[in-house]
Amino acid sequence: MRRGPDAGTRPDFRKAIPLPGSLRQKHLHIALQAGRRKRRRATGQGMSKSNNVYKDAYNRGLRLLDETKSLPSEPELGTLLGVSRTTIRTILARMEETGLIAWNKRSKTVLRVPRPDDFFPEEETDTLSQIIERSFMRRLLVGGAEPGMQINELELAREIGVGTTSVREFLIRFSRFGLIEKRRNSHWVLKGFTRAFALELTEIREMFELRSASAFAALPEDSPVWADLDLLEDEHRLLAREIATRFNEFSELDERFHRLIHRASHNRFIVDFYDVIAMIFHYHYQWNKAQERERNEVAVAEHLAYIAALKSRDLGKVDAACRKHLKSARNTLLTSIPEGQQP
Amino acid sequence: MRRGPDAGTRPDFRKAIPLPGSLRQKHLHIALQAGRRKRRRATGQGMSKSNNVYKDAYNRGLRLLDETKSLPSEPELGTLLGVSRTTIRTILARMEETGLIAWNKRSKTVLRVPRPDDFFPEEETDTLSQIIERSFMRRLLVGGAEPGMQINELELAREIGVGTTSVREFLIRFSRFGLIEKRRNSHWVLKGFTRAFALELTEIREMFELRSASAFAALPEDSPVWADLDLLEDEHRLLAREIATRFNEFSELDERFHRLIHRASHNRFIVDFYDVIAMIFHYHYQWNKAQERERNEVAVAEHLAYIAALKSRDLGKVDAACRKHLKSARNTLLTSIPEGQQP
DNA sequence: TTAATGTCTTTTATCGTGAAAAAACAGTTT
DNA sequence: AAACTGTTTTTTCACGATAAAAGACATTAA
Repeated sequence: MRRGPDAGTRPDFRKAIPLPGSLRQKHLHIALQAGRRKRRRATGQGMSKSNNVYKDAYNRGLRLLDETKSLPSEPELGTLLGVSRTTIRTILARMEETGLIAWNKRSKTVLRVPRPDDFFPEEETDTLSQIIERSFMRRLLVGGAEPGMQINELELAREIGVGTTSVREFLIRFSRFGLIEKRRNSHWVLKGFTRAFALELTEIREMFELRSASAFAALPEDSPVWADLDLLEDEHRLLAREIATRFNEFSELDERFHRLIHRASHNRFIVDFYDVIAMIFHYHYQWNKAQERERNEVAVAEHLAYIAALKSRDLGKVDAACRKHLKSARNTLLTSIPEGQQP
Repeated sequence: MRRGPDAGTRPDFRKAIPLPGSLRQKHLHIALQAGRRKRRRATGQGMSKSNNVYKDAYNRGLRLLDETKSLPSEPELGTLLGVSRTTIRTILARMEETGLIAWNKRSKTVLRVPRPDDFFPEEETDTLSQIIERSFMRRLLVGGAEPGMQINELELAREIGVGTTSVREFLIRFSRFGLIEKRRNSHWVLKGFTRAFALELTEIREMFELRSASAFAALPEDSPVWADLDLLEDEHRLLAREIATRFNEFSELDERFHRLIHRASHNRFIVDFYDVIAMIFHYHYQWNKAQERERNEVAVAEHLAYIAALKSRDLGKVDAACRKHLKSARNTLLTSIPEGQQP
C-alpha cells in the first residue's frame, strides 16, 4: 500500500498499526504549502476571535464609496452589508481615520475614492471554518489520504494553527458530508473520497434532482422561478458564446442553476443535500483541471437543453434532459477519482 | 398566543420583538422539571469532564459478575465493554475496593454477586450530549416552542448547567435534522416541528425506503440478511401474540427492522438519513401515547406483511406492502402534530 | 515469543474566559 | 412619533487549560 515515488517527501505519517479489522489505520496530516503556518503569536494572551467579519464588511463597504457621494444611515448600511450596527460603526470609524469619509452623526460624506491599499488583505477576511475547511480538503484531495486513516483533532489544530474547539466543530459540521466518521470517545476515521462515495452521492443526487425537476416543470405560469430561469438561460447563452475564455466561470453558474431547480422540491432535505454536492464539486473543480474547457462546454450545452425541456413543461423531455446531464456529471466525477483497487 | 393555564409557571419567555419580516421572534427556554438543575458546584475549579464512560461501563461490568466466577483479561474486558484498558483498570480497582472481586494481576476472582446499590445511578451514566438533547427535545415537544423562535446558546447552557461549547456542538450536530437553522454570526432559529417538516421528512423516507426495499428483495439467497430477517420475523410474531402487555417494546423493534432494510441500499446517505427518522420517532413515541397499543398492533401486522412480501422477492408485492406501511406511519406522525394554522 | 500487566504519554471532552459582534436600551434629531 | 445616533449589555466565537479516557511503550508472566 505504498504511495508513489514522492512518498519520501511527505515524512510525517504515523506508522500504521495493525488492527483486528483488516483496515490499516494511519494518521491524516496536513501538508502545509510552505512550512508551518503560524497564526497569531506574540500577543501574550491567546487571541480569542479574529475580526474577519469587520474586515470583510469593511472591504465590501469600500466598494460603496465609488458609487455615492455620501453614505446612508447606520442601520441601512447594516442591512446592506449584512452585519450589525456595532460593526458598521467600527467600519465608519476607520473610514474616517483613513480620510475616506468625513463623519459627523448623520452626515457621512465621501472624501476620496478608495485605493487598493485601503483594502484589508483577502486572507484576513476568511472565516476560521473556511480556513480549516481549505486545509482539510487540500489534504484530502492532494492524495496520500487513504480510507481508514485516523484524523487527530489536536494535530490538525496545531498544524493549521487554530484552537481544538474550532477543529472539532468543523469536523462535526463536515461529518454530514459522509467522508468522515467519529468513533465514540475517540478519533475520527477518514472514509475517503472513493469511487463508492461518488456513486452513493450521485445516486441520491439523481433521485433528488429528477424529483425536483418534475416539480419545477409543474410550477404554475405565474411562478417567479420562470423569470429566474430565463435569466439563467441568458447567462448560459452568454457563457456559451465566450466559452473559450470564460470556461472557469461555469462552476458558479452550475451551482446557481441546480439550486434553483432543487428549491422547487420545497423539501429542506433535498435543498440541504445540495450542500454536499456543491462542496464536492467545488473542490473537485479546483483540483481536476483536465479538459476543463471541454467538460464545461458540454455541460453548458446540456444545461441549455435541460432549460428548454423545463420550459416545454413536457415531463418526458424534462426527465430525459435531466438524466442525460446527470449522467455526464457522474462520469466526470468518477473519472477524476484516482484509485485502482477497491473491494 | 398565550399558552394554557400553566403559562404562568413558565415565566421566562423573552418578550417578542417585532421584526421586519412578519415572524415574531421569541426565545426558546428550557423548562426544567424541578427548578434549576445545578450540576457540579463547590469544586472550586471548573470540572472538565464527567466520568460517565467509566460509570456506564462499570454498571455493565457488574452484570458480568453474575455469570462467571472469574473475569477475563483486561484487553478482553475492554472489547467486551467497548472501552479502553485504562477505564477497565479503574473499574477493576473499584470492584476490588467494594469487595466484589479479588484482583491480583491476572486473577480476578468474583467474591460476591452485585447488589442494587453497587450500581451507579442511571442519570450519572448519561453522555452530556444525551442530557442536552433530552432537555432540548422536551422543550421542543412539550409545546410553547413556536417556529421562528430564537435559540440562545448561553441561556440553554446556563439552564441545563453545562458549558456553552457542549451546547454549540450539540446544536451543530442537531442541525442536520432540519429543525433548526443558524443565522451567520448570530443566533439559531427554530424552524419547528411543523406539519411541513413531517411531510418533507416522510417524502424522503418513502423515496429511500422504497428503493432500499427493492434492493433488499433483490439480494441473493445466500446473503446473511435473510437470516436477520427471519429472526426479526420471529420477534414480530412473538410481540404480536403478547401485544396487550408488550406494545411499548415495538418502538425499538421498529427501528431495528427499518435499519436492516435501509442497509440493503448500500448507500451511506440513505442509511444516515434513518438517524433523522429514528430521532423524530423516538421522541414522538415518548410524547404521543394516544392509542399507542392500537397503533403498534397495526404496525406489527404491517411489518409482517412487509416481511412476507420481501421473502416472496416479488417486487410488486414489496412495493405495495412498503407503501402501505409508510402511509400509515405518515398518518400517525401527522395526526400527532398539534398546530392549526400554517401558511 | 506471545499476551498479559504496569506505567507513561497523548488525545478527547469540557469548562471558564475574553475579545468580536450582535442586540438592547437610552437619548437626539428631524 | 419615527428614525437615527450614542451607550451599555448580552451573546457568539475561539482560545488555553485540565480531568477523563484512549493509546503507546516497557516490563513481566505463561
